[in-house]
Amino acid sequence: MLGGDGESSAFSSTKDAAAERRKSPAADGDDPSAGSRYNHVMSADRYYIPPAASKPNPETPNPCSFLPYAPGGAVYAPSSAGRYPSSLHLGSVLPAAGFSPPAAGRNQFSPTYPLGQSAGCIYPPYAGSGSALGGVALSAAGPGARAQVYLCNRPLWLKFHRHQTEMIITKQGRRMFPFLSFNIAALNLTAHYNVFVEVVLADPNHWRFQGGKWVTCGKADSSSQGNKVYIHPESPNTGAHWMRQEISFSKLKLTNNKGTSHSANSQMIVLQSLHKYQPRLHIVEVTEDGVEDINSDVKTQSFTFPETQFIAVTAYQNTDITQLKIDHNPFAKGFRDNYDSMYTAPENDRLTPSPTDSPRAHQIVPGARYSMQPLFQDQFVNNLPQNRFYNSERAVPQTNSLLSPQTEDAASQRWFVSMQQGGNSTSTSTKLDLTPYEGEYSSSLLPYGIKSLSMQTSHALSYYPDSPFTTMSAGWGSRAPYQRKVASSLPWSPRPSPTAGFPDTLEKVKTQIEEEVSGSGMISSWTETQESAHSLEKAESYSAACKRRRLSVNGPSADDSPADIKCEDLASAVTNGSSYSKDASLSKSMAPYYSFYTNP
DNA sequence: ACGCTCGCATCAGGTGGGAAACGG
DNA sequence: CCGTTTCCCACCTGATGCGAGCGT
Repeated sequence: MLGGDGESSAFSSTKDAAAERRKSPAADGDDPSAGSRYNHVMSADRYYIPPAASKPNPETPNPCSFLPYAPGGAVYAPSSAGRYPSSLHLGSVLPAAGFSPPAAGRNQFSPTYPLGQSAGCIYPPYAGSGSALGGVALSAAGPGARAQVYLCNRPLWLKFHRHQTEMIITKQGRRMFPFLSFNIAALNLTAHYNVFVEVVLADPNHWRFQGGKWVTCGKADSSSQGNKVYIHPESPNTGAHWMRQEISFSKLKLTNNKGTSHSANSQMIVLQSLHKYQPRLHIVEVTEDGVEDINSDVKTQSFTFPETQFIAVTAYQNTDITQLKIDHNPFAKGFRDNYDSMYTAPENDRLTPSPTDSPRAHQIVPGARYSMQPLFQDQFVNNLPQNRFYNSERAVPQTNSLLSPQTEDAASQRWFVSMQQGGNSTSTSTKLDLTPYEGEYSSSLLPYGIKSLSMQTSHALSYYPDSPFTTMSAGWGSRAPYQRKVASSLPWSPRPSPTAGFPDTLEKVKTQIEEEVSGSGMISSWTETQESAHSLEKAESYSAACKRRRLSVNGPSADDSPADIKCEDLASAVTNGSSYSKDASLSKSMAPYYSFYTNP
């Protein structure tokens, strides 16, 4: 099984979902023509230019603001802005021009470097990415099309980003790890969208790893050619579909083989080694047939998450990155030096809490049947003892939020709490008041989570945690046919997006965070709240499941504990049931996992 | 008999390491 | 010569198929 084929086929296994899906050439990852509409050669000199981190926006007193990436200094305007409106955080300074009609536009990017940028401010370009608010982006697109996108596995991305993420590129293509995974909200339920990722040069420099750090080394090769776009295999599809579950790009492959640029493999994005790239998510409203509406120039929305920036390499340069990859990528498990011991170490030897101590253990892992699989964990949660690599010998910030809440991950935690506590909403949309459910959160969420977990198999049957329900199903021993059966036997009908509450809650959170920012102190009720649902039975069953699967009973590390609520979990948690509390559960669950910034 | 669960084996494919090859 | 790229390797995961066992 390769690439999008698996995703799409798995998705199609759910009848209703399959019926909903609109087949298009671009949707088939194995189709040589797939994505041809976007499979153009993009000019290499289209740079995503990050805002200068060295010049914090005076209106953002600290990273925990809604404008963590607010342009405070010289920025490169994405030269592609003409086609793809600039990302949220650039939108305030860059005209979010609409896009030109379909076929004409995508390969017509301005070949200009809008602004110069010194090397010094490029690396690390996103000091502010540690903000807890960086995981959510609102579109800079035109009016009436303000989708919101949440970077699901942001904690993991941040881990890599601290060391300057590197991505291996090979001739045959190498998957990204971490991969891009988003949750989308505020789309039109019935409208159709193409969702795709574009990878653009992040700066005009050639990079070299020297003296233990990345330094610029001349100009980037701007003559790069090849496919820079990967269309999600489920494109086109309805807004309801895209909002229903996490949108994962785990099948996306990176290559340095220019020969693939126009070949059959649309799953490949052609990059150049030792260049820095910035993935961007694009959501394009299309007709039911997957054709862009040429009469509209405001139907493309673009989102950029600076923490997903990376340098393409043919061999890892930074051993910290290598170790992070080995630690978190299940396929690299064989390279973990003390693989056996780390999974059999006594509980007392661990610094990280047991799974039952983590929020997700209560919400997503009610018992052994819902034990998390390696993939499920690794992409989003470090399941390794944190003292293995992040000890004092390394100049890496200890990110164990339970131990050091003043971290970016912990900041997400605060965001969660903010949502939990609600706030003054300035939105006129349906208001989602979470407060009344605060006390019932841990207890009310479980039933929904349990039900939905077995049901939410329509989309996520592919490989990586874009298929958490697959892996989780496997955890309790069921077979794929059974999973499908379970899924199909359960009610499935178009429903309002589980994330429909985002717009409103975002406003709430914004207000809340602003208050918190002006105030002080970290709120740590997240963990406490979750621990209130602690169950010995769950712990034991989970432990047994972990042993059977050679999983670390340790489970999610505290490092990510405030953020170890996975998108699918969140989506699934509201897939079933229709009570008010489900939305509350979602919103609350989302918060620790995503962080947030907004368009001014 | 049928449906389901479970365990096992097989296979395809992903992973980083390391040595060799390549190229400026 | 040195940095970069390519290739092969061992190890791993996940999907799948098959048969045995169990309950209805």
